[in-house]
Amino acid sequence: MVRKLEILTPMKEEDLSVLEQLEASTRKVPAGTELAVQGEPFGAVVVLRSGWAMRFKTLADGRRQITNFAIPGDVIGLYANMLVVADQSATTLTDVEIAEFPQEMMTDLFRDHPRLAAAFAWTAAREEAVLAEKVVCLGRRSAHERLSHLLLEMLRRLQMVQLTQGDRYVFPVTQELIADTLGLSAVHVNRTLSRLRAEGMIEVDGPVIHVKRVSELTDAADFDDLYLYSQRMPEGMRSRLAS
Amino acid sequence: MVRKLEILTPMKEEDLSVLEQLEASTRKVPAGTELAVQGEPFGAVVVLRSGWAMRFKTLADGRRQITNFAIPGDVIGLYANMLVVADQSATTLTDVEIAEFPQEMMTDLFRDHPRLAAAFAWTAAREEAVLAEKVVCLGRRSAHERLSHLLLEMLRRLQMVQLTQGDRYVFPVTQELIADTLGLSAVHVNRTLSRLRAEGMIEVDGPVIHVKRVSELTDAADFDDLYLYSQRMPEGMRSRLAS
DNA sequence: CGGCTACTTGAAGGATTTCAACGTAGGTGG
DNA sequence: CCACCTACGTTGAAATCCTTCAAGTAGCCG
Repeated sequence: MVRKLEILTPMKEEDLSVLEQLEASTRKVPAGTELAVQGEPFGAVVVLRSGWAMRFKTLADGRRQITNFAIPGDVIGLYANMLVVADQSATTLTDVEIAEFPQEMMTDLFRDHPRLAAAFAWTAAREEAVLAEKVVCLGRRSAHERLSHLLLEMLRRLQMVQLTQGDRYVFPVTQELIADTLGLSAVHVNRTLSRLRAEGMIEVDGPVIHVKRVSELTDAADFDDLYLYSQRMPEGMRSRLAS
Repeated sequence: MVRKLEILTPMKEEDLSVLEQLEASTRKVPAGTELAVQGEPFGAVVVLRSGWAMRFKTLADGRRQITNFAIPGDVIGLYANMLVVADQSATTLTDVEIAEFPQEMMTDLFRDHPRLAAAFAWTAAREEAVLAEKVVCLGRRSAHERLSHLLLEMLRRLQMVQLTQGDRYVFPVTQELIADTLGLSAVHVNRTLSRLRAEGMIEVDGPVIHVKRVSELTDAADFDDLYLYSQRMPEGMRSRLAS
């Protein structure tokens, strides 16, 4: 996480040490643990150090919609923690290592460490952009496009944290979970995956996804990683923060 | 906007005067004006004083997905302005009055007015919650549920800024725009609206929506306004900010 | 009045869901 | 060590929701 933030904004010694402190105490948690429950107060802000988690909302009748997968380096509900009760649930998908800090620390951050607060705000902006892209996917893309888009998004995000080998990555997610991510049925996800395999776009070996034709798939999904913004802040903002 | 923020966090004289300054210079802009264009740098942060606007993303082949409607008091792309280029476009739907401030002012805010920065962060958290709810709508709700949900969401949001008369409000949006919001075709939106009318849930008179059976519609849509959070910050955070 | 835009309605087609059955692998207990 | 169980993946067939195409109406503005 520290690495990710450093690219964005100029940091001072002082900020870095605060960050280190935030991430100091990690603990291990098994797969299937609830990190947050929709409608209940938040415990703490969670930073994922290793492993996978997901955030989701459920409807009264049990339908479920996954809003995001969290991978190492992600903060789970960075800003959502400012709400009185959680608007979403979060569960670990694999065994994970997490670091936690109390939500009040966010407030202290605003008061005492404006550069860090701005860096977190930048992160929140990116989270919002990712959500907006999901809205577009679900609203206006076909099943084939949605699945292609998801596989490419995960590839890019995992590349950013060096968790890929070539265009291969471990995706520890069942087809039913993919269905709940893409707003489809598990059956249709299965068929669409088969089609992507038949088209030679991907290869699947257990939980390992190998994207064989990145550029063709990028075209097919109209995938544009602009929204993942690995970029910096605008210069004007950087320089003002530095002072 | 000032009223909305005041509920959230304790403000001091100093903060309020900054806010007033931000909103000082308003200007009028006609319907159909582009406030931001996807892929181009942002101009300024825009606060909507009166009228309606929308934010949307377009795909390469022209498909469009509206991500949100902006109503008076809303800030358009509060945090999106921290990105180098806009991830979404924004256009006015009616004649509007807007106040603008340069994006660098956001950075100054973090440095010099932590309470305001925290209040804005809270607003961003709420925006994120709204987006997440849209993901659920598009992924897991039927056309009938989506439309019901949208009509109720607009009712609640407009109530918050006193722009309703009873359960009636002006919704200056064509059926085609509703379609682009809900991920449906305009034809199907028309049929679904007819059905809601036939069921006695709503009455439509030109741009005026009258929700006749709020509670029935709320049930039918599984609408829960939790995510609109008219609530305050958690007490722990409030008190820390006050000091 | 003509032309535009928005709304409406019918009919056919398609994408996706649902239901159902079967195969496989991993884990558990007898 | 094998039988059983469960979770996940796969495939076929029928049903459904929604889209597309097409045509027609109504209101508004120059």
